[in-house]
Amino acid sequence: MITQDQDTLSQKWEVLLSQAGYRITRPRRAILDIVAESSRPLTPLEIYDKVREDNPGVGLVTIYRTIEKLEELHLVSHVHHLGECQTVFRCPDSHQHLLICTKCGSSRYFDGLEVEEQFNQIGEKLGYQVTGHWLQLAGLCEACRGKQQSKG
Amino acid sequence: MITQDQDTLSQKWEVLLSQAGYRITRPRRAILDIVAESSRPLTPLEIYDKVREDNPGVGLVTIYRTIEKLEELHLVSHVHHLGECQTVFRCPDSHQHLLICTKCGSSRYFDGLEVEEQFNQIGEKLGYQVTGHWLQLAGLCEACRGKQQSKG
DNA sequence: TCCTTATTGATATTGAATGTCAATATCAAC
DNA sequence: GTTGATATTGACATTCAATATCAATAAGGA
Ligand SMILES: [Mn+2]
Ligand SMILES: [Mn+2]
Ligand SMILES: [Zn+2]
Ligand SMILES: [Zn+2]
Repeated sequence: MITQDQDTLSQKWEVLLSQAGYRITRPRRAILDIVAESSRPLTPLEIYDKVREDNPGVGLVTIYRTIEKLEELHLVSHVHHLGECQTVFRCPDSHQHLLICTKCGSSRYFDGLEVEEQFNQIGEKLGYQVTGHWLQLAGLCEACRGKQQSKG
Repeated sequence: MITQDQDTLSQKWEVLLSQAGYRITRPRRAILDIVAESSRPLTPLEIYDKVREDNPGVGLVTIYRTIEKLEELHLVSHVHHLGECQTVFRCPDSHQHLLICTKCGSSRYFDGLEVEEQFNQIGEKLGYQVTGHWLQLAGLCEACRGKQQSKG
């Protein structure tokens, strides 16, 4: 019963970084933890602030460099949301799309196969050969909907 | 036959700016012309360079300020495409979505009603109340497809 | 034409993102 | 456990788009 294979997402990421030839350091580990466990997209500065709560020495460059590597390994991707164009959020294994709460930012993925089917046809009508798409939904999560109601 | 009511988009925009209490100046007119006639989203710097071809004195700030007003009147909106997050493109009258050529940037709008119908359902499945969406297609326009073929 | 005031562009400033580099830490090899 | 090549770090400097300031100018209603 000592086997405690929690298999956290950040633990998986550590392995993958390692396998890719990157070293696991204290600052890097702190960044992984925060990004992997976040339920919403974070800006580099948000990550920076959160990391420094427990690791005051870490520099902002380290945040950018770690994000770079996570992106390279397709573990996180950039998300455009509201004013922010540089937020980063964990990737799903396959190609999926985000549904983001406009109030708290908490995000979920969905595949959206039902709508993707129609993208080629839409393109054809306009004389374009569709090669990619960008779909993102915004809304209110259950938690935020609850809070809103209790104010009415 | 002297009536030459061309009713250019930029002319319409001038009227609307005027009606909104803004003044029509030479720099501003030059910006309107370029933005209104562009078949693809432009960055502030691209607009700046194009404007200065004929109006060397115009400053970059003026570009930003004019974009600000066009945006306020819902005549243009920001487009995120490739690395660029600040490009601006003319708006359609109603809510529509962009289909952008990945090679030359030329863009078309489509309504996408057939897919929008399904967004609420997608949200419900995940416990979200969908209030907005962001859909953008990328592909190759006819012209760019032609060029590509001739290389094969 | 006059006059209020919106607009302009030169100038300065901000701040996120990136480049540089000596000191340091990692981790594979021993 | 020790060693050593080198990946990583953070302080520091730099870049550059975006924003702020402000006196001079120009728009356009009266
Ligand atoms: Mn998709
Ligand atoms: Mn829509
Ligand atoms: Zn929420
Ligand atoms: Zn094209």
